[in-house]
Amino acid sequence: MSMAVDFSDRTKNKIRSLYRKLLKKHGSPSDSNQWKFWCKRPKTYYEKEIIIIESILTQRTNWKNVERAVQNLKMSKLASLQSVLKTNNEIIEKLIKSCGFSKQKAQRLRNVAKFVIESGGIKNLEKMPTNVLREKLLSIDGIGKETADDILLYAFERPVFVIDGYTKRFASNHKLSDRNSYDFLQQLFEQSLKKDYKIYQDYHALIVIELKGTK
DNA sequence: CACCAGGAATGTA
DNA sequence: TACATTCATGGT
Repeated sequence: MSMAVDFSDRTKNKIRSLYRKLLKKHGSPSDSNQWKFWCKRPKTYYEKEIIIIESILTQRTNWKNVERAVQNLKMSKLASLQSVLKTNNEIIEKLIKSCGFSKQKAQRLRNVAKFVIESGGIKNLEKMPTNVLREKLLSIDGIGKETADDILLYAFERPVFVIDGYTKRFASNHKLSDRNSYDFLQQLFEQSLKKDYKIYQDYHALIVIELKGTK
């Protein structure tokens, strides 16, 4: 378990203020092409499965490549966890080749699919407490903190703040913290904001939108 | 902490 | 055309 950390009110206010600024500048991510699907609400089970698939495919990869792969899966009627599980890895590998690491990612898709289906589907997993579900996701080969939290936040709609390279840069740009470890930054954002998954979804998307194309 | 797992788009000369 | 860099990372 992570240690409780107390952050200054000044820092917390800054984080809330930055959120309002980004929202004003870019508008709601639900209206952006890139994020309207992940930030959409409500979502069907089918859409949640797609998000889980995309969260694996997008690892270390450009989003355009992910879209292509998902299109291929859809055209082959294989864009579901059931389909992934009952289809040969080589077939999946070809369809997702645009994302790179296709051999690894095909296996990773299979690992998550196996987990979800053996757990009784998303419907059943939704009854699970967030911390328990997070631990289970992290125990799957090919799912680290960022991917686990992507799945928790965008597919399961749990208030878990996702930390990625953009968020680390964002924190560093605005001098929000002297540390930039995953756990520390996650605590920082979560303790500064209302525990609301919708805010976490939008904030993370806005950070990516704000910093995309910069360095 | 360093290294490796690729494919595709974009930038540079 | 050739080569470098970057991209919604995770495992060893």
